[in-house]
Amino acid sequence: MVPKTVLHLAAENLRQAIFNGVFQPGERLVEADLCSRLDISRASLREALRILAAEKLITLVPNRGPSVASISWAEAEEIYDVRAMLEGEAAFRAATRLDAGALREMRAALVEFERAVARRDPAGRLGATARFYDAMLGGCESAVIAELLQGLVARITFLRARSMQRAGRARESAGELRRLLACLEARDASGARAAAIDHVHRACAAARAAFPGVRAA
Amino acid sequence: MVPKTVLHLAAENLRQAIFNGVFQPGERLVEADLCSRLDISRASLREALRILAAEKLITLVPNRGPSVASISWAEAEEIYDVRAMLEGEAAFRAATRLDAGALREMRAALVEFERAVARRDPAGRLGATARFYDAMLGGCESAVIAELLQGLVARITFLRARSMQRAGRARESAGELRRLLACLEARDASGARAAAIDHVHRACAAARAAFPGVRAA
DNA sequence: AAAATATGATTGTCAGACAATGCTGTCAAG
DNA sequence: CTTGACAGCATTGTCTGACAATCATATTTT
Repeated sequence: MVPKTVLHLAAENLRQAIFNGVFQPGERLVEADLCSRLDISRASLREALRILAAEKLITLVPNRGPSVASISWAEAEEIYDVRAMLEGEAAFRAATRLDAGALREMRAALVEFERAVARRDPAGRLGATARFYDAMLGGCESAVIAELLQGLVARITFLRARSMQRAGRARESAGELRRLLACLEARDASGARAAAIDHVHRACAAARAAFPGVRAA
Repeated sequence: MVPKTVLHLAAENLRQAIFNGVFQPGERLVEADLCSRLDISRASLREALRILAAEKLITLVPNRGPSVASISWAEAEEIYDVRAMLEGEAAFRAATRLDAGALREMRAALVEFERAVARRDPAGRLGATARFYDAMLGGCESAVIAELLQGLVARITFLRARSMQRAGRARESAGELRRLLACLEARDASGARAAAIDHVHRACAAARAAFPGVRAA
């Protein structure tokens, strides 16, 4: 399922390293370093870097080389806004298209999420959320929406992780997803859209509170 | 303004070649060929290809190499749908944010567009449209929306060119843009959103009619 | 005719090289 | 003491050439 070429593996490694904070936002990367760390040639590395640059996880400036992307709150907020719009639309479409299997999958993912919340397991939460959304996006029958959302969410991964650590946010989040799922199961498209948008807005608020150096709006 | 590195130039060349139909959709590209045509090394070429792949202008399958992306009508329609949503939002935001200079620029672009229509100048039409939208997106103060739209529009460039050739479509299009601009000048955000969405929907319909092998809906 | 195999084309990956550009710190001039 | 020119190092941009892995096609075998 994942391409097995060296450069894709390298890209995946770097991606995880960035998500896990091995490299700080804004930090400059040096090709030679990465090459020896990943044990690949510069040619392959540079291709991997192009992939990450396309995902906006790194910035690639000619003659200055790669650096880890850093995001301003303004930009993060824009992403949340667009995400709300797209995710709302996805929910709307999914409400009338999801089959029983997909709904079951979503419910299972939600249960898993709640377990992870109770267990205070950050990785588990992220995984369960991904499962939940994958099922919904798979059923919304718009590869374009799914693709754009995936790209946007990747760019705020670390914000999500951080904001989830706020007391009570994870539990709130579970409730919001539960409501969204209820609308989907009831085939209430408009309700699903509203629930999805509401969830993103609340996630955005939580992220704002956790963002370094931003006061309330 | 455009990066002057060899690989960016190559990417731009290939982009134009694809837009201009030098390569047919689905056609397989051969690295060695492209290298000699562009007179660059394989390493640089492959980086350029990664850029185009990120823009979805080509498909890059491991061990099978690059081929020009081909789009199904279903996918094109998804793109038009999302484009309508985003462009509507952009118009909504722009209505309350555009300054006088930007509005003037848009009006100038519209005049240019109408001249190009009268002159039956396809390249002129595309250029003027780009100018029009650049001004609007610049004023909507959402780099994310602008960025996503740019990506989506690039993927349907050849559809736009083709559908514009339908008798009367270009003139209609001018009228729709004129209405959109009128709303923006009147600071009517909701009207602007509606006008923008309507314009995209009509463009979509025109594209459908021009799409090879698709009947009416 | 179908399956198996051999052959050639193409991609994936590497190593090493060198010029162009960017960065840093020294030194001289104001 | 600050500023600016300059030298030297670090890093990137790009190329060449190579070889193994994989794919595609033609040929042979069953």
